[in-house]
Amino acid sequence: MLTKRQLLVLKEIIRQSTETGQPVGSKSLMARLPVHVSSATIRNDMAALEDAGLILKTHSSSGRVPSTKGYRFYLDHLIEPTAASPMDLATIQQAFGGTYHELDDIVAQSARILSNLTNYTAISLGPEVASVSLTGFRLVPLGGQQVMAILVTSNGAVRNQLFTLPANVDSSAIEKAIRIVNDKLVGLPLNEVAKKVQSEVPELMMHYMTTPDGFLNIFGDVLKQAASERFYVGGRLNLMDFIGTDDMNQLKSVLSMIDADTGDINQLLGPVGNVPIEVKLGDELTPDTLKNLSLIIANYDVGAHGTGTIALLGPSAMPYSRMIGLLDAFRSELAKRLTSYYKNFD
Amino acid sequence: MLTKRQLLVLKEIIRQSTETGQPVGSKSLMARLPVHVSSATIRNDMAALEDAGLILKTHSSSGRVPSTKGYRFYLDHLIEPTAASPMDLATIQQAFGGTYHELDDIVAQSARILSNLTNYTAISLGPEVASVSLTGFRLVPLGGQQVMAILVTSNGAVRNQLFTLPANVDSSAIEKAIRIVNDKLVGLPLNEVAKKVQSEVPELMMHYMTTPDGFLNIFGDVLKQAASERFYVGGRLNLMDFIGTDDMNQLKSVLSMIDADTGDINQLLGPVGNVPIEVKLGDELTPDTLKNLSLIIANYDVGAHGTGTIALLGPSAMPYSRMIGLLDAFRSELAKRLTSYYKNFD
DNA sequence: TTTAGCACTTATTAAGTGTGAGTGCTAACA
DNA sequence: TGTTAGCACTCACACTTAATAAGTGCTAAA
Repeated sequence: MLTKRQLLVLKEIIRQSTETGQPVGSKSLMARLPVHVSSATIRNDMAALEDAGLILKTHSSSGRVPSTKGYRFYLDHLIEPTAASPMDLATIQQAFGGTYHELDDIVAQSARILSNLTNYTAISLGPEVASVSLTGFRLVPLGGQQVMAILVTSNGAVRNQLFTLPANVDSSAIEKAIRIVNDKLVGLPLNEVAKKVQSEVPELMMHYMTTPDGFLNIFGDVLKQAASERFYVGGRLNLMDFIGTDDMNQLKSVLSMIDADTGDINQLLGPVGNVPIEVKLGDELTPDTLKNLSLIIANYDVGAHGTGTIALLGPSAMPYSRMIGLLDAFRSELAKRLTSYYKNFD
Repeated sequence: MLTKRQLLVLKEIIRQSTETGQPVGSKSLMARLPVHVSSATIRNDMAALEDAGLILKTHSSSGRVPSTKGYRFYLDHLIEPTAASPMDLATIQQAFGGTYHELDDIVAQSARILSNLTNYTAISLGPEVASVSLTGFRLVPLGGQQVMAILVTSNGAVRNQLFTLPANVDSSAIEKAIRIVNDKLVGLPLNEVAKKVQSEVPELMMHYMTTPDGFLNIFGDVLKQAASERFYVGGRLNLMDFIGTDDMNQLKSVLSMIDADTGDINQLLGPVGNVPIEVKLGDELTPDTLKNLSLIIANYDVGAHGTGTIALLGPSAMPYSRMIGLLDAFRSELAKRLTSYYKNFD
C-alpha cells in the first residue's frame, strides 16, 4: 500500500515531467513538494513507487519518468481537474461566433479552435443519432448529362455528388424514380433504406425503367457517403512538435492515418462511452503507432440530434488537469453552438 | 569557354549526385566517364567548372555538388530527356481507367498517380479557359430553411454550397431572383458576372424583393468559390523523405503552404508559360522556403476547355531527364482523359 | 595537354576523460 | 520505526584527441 506522501511524490513527478519533458530527480522534488523531507527520504518513496510500477528510470542512475501505469493511476485516482480559465472560455466563444451555413462547417471549425487552443491535434466527429434517417433526396439536372444528387439526413448532414447519366435514360423515368424514393424511403433509418434499395425498390422501379441499375448506383453511392461518418482534424502539423524529429516513421504513419479516410479513426475513438471524458494511453490506443501518445476523448450531447465526439491527441506527458478542464468546457460550448444551429430546422 | 570534356564532367556530376545525393569526387568520375583520362585531369576540369560557378564544394577538400547555376545550365543546354518507359505509360493509363463523375475527381486522381509514380509531391490544377463563363445556376430547397446553391461553369467545374435562408424570404421572390440570374447572367464570363452582380442586378431584383442582399450574398459566395482555382496535391508526405529530418521548420512551412488554400500555390506555379514543360529551381521559386527544392511545371491543353497545369515538387537533385520525359507523357495522357470526359457534355 | 606524385584539408568515427545529476545502501538518529 | 546524512557507484553528455579516408591543389615531368 502506498503512503500519502508517496502519492504526492507521484503527482509531483507527473507535474514536473509534463512541464519539462525531462526525468525528475529526488532533489528537484524536494524543493517543490508541500511536505519537507530530505532527498534521501524521497528516494525511498521513489523506490516504492518504482516497485509498484508507477514510475521508471530511463537508465540506471537517472531520474524518474511516469510509466503508462503511473499515468493511468494518476488519471483514475489522483487528478484534480482545473476548470477552464475565463480567458480560454472567451476565446472559444469568440471563435464560434459568426454564422455557419452547414453542420460540417461547425464541426470543422471546432477542430481548428481546439487545436489552436492547445497546440495539440484535435479530431472532431459530428453528432450522430443512434439511427440516422433519410429526410430528403433531390436530383438536380445541370445540363449535358450531368446531374447532382443531394441527400439530407436527420442529423442535419447534407451529402452531394455529381454524376454523369448514361445517354439512354429518359427524364420522365427519372422523375418516377425520384418519386419512389421520396414515397418509400424518406423517413426511414439509413440502414433500412440500404436494405430496401437492395430488395423491394428495384422491383418497383422495373415498372418504369428497363434498367434501374444506373439510377440505383447513383443513389447507393450518395447513401454510402451519408452513412460514413466524416471527421475533421485540426492542428495536424502540431504532431511534428510533440512526436519530434527522432521517430520520423511514427510521424509519417500517424499523419497518413489522420489524412486517410479509412475506418482507423472510428476504431481509434472507439464506441461512444458512457463517461463524458475519457483518456486513452499507451496500449489502450489501438494502432500500435500511437504507443507513446495520449488521447483525450470527450463526448457531447445535442439532445435529439445525437451525440458527437471531440478528441485531443498529444504526448503522454500532457498537462491533464488543465486539458480535461478545457475539454469539458469545450464540449459544452460546442453542444450549445450546435443546438442553436439546429434551431433553424426544427 | 568550356571544353566538351568539361561538359561531360558536369553531366556526370549531376547524374551521380542525383543517384547518391553525395558530393562526387574525381576518382569516381574517372571510373564512369566515357573518355578515359586520369583523375588529375578531371580535377583540372572540375576547377574550371567551379570557376564558372557550375559546381560547388561542401568543404575545402570535398567532392563537388552541382550549384543551382549548374542545374540551370544543365537543363538549358545539356539535358537529353528520356522517353517514358512503356511500363510507366501502362501504369498511368491503368490508373486513369475507370469512370469519373466529376471533373475534380480526375484532377485529384492525376496528382495521386503522379506522386505514386515518382515518390515526389505532385500538384494538379484543372483546366482553365481564358474566360470561364457561367453556364448554369440552381437553388435547391432541402427542407427547413436550408437551400443548396449550385453553380456550373464552362470548364466543367461544379461548385455548390449550403445555405440557411433568413426566415423572412418568400419563395416566389426567390424564384424570380433565380430567373433573373438565368436570364441576365448565364452565358457571361465570370468576371462580367461579378461586375453585374454589383451594378445592375440589385436594381432589377428590387422589383421583386425588398432586400435582395441575402440572395446576392449567397450567389456571390458560390461565385467566388467557382472563380477561385482549386488545386489538388498528391504525396504530401513524400516531402518528409526528400526534405529530410534536419530542417524541420522548412518541412513544416512547406506542408502548411500546401495545405492552406491561399493564393501561394498560384503564385508558385506562376503564369501559364508558353513552354510545355518548365523547371524552376533555387531563387526562381517564390517562397524562400523552397530554396533547395525544384519544381517541374507541365502545362497541358484540352482544346476549347482550356489549359491546365500539373507540377512536381522534389529535391534539386532530381533525375531530371527521366522526370521530364515522364511528365511529358503524363500531361498528354491527362489531356486525353479529360478530352474524353468532356465528350459527355458537348 | 596530360599525368604521377605529394602535401594538405576536412568530415567522420572511435576511444578516452571529466563532470554532473542521480541513485542505492548503510549507519546513525529521533 | 521512520528519517536523515554520507558515500560509493552508475550513466549520459560534452569534450578532447587521434586515426582514417576521401578528396583537393599544385608542381614537375612526360
